Amino acid sequence: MSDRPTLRTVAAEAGVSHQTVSRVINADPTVTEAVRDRVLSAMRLLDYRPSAGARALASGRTEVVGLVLPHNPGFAFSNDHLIRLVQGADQELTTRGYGLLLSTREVPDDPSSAYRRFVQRRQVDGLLVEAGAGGESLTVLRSAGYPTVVIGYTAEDLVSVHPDDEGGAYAVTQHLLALGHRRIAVVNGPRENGLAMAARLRGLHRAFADAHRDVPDDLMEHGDFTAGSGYAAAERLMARADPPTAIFAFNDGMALGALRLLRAHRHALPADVSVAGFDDTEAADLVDPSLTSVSLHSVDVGRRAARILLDLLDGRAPAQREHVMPSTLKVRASTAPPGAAR
Amino acid sequence: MSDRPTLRTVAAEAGVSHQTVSRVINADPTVTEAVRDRVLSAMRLLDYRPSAGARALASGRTEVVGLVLPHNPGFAFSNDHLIRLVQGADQELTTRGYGLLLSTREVPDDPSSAYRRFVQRRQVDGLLVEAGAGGESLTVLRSAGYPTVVIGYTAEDLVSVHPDDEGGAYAVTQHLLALGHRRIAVVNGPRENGLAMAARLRGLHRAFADAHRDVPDDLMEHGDFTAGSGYAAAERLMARADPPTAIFAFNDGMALGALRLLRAHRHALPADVSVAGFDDTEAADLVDPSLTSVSLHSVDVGRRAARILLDLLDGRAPAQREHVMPSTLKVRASTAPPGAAR
DNA sequence: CGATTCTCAGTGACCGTTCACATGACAGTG
DNA sequence: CACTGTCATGTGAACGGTCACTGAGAATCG
Repeated sequence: MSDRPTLRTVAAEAGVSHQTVSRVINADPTVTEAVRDRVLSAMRLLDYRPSAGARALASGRTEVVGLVLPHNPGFAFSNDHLIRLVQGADQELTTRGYGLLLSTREVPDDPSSAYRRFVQRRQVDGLLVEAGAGGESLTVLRSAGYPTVVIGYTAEDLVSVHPDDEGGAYAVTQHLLALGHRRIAVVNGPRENGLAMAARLRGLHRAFADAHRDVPDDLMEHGDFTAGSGYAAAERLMARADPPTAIFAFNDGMALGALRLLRAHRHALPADVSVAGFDDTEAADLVDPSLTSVSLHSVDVGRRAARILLDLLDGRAPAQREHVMPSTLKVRASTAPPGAAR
Repeated sequence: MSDRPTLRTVAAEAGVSHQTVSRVINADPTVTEAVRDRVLSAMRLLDYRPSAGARALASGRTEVVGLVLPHNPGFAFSNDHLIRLVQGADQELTTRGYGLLLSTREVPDDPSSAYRRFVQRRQVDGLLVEAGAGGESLTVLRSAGYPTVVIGYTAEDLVSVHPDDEGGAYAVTQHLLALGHRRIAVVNGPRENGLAMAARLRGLHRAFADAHRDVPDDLMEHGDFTAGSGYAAAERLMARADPPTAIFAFNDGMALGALRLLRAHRHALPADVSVAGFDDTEAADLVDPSLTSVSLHSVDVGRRAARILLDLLDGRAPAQREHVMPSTLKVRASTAPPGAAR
């Protein structure tokens, strides 16, 4: 078993002190070029690789950030928004030399939860926590005292980043109103996602108010973000005495479910009923009719959250506590004036 | 700045030696119950949390596994199969108390690549490497000498896990042949994914051979797994003098693109042209007509790979070098006998 | 030209665990 | 009752970096 070389092995090989080798590794500018070269070639010769553990122990920093998705894995990895968040965080962290330690699951006492991983051991420098489902995980993790950035909405006194849900919903509603729709139904998300969904409802109400119209008060259903729940919600909506002419689902999955119900019931789309979604997933552009949706630019949100956290770790406090990232309405084929010929 | 308590702080509080505290943490059965209780309450009192860094340094194990997706992030996080792989690995690792350190990107010299992260520092105990795009990353990572499990196909002498691509393609082809199709076109993946795509072609050829039919030799196009490339490939195929009656795309994205082209050209689906995909993504079930596809059970593949790696880390060598996980044909509405009334 | 500063490299302690081994108490044995 | 073995716990040295100082020689300055 050939033991891995250490700082001191390299130092001996290069004829310098171990501290000098450390300096070379950390790109200390005070090291002479000649010495640096000598050390570098010694490192190469011995195939030296620093031990992250030792570095973490000595410096107190692991250069790893934890990303907590407090959802069950099946949901977390199916949700386009969450995945994009991971993507954005990954991109930012990787380019800044940090690692990304992933953690799904909610239950704090589950021995395999984020709690055990991040709080009970000290393995990360900071935490990125998705706050979608609310839940207690945030408070639990907070107690660990890590520098934390929340992705989503939080009542706690933490730095947070979230997309402009209100503005997105405003844009959709305004778009539908402008097309001439009045009976606009909402397929809301699950009640646990309170703050984000509330923001969207605010946007919707504001758009109605700005258009001097009343929000139809009987046209709201709840789903759980799955296509199946969107199908069921649409079914209930279309069964009403006075059915909606437009369905605004609070995510694309449910919107696609609604689309499927409408097709199954032989409605002409979008002539009979317009449908709009939220999240602008890839599927939105692939279905027929393609789905009008709100892009949350989730990758950017994830990236921004990571950037703020890294700044925090570097001691730079963010300018504001709450960061709102712009969202964009993508108008596609699933929305049209009510009764429009196809 | 209140310093975090260490093993010795806890030991002092509980009136035992630091080693005893360590034993309690590691659930050493030789510790008396009375002592254990005393230590545990001291830990609780002081809000003690072990330092992962110190532990890693002393024990040589980090309890973290690296997962390398050698693709650019935009692709990696859009590909359903890859995401499911991550999900499966995450599930298995988390339940076994391991962490999952993610790494995308290909280029080995990119300072922010897997190379820097895993090879240059020693931050993980083992590696899970997706081999889809082939490329040199595998050889580079191999040089690091980590216990490694490859997800996908590899020519190297490494333990690997992959879905039954050949069987899946065989099932699709057999299905199409049984429906009466003869002119079956293939939308192949990018040439970099050589080994996986070759396996699928083998399955296709075997199905034709078993049915005593010849593979139409003019009906193959290449795409890059995006819907756009599937659209383009279908366009080229349908422009032929003798167009296919069925299109078998080697992933769902391209199949959905093909579907879109066919709809745009006002073909009746699936009466005029049948379409089948690969991967059984969520979208396959959401489009109209719903897409016949092959489920690779990617979550299981990821989970299995993780399990094998953990066994490897525990010193248990796997029984075989190559593990093939079953795949399943999901017949949906996009395939029908040629010329069938809708 | 001596004193002072600056630059570059070296020294030794320390971070918080685990590991290998030592020790002490106590029970069982001849 | 001394002797050995076993079990529970203690002791001190790694592990491989970083940090705070120290020191030697060159450069700067009055």
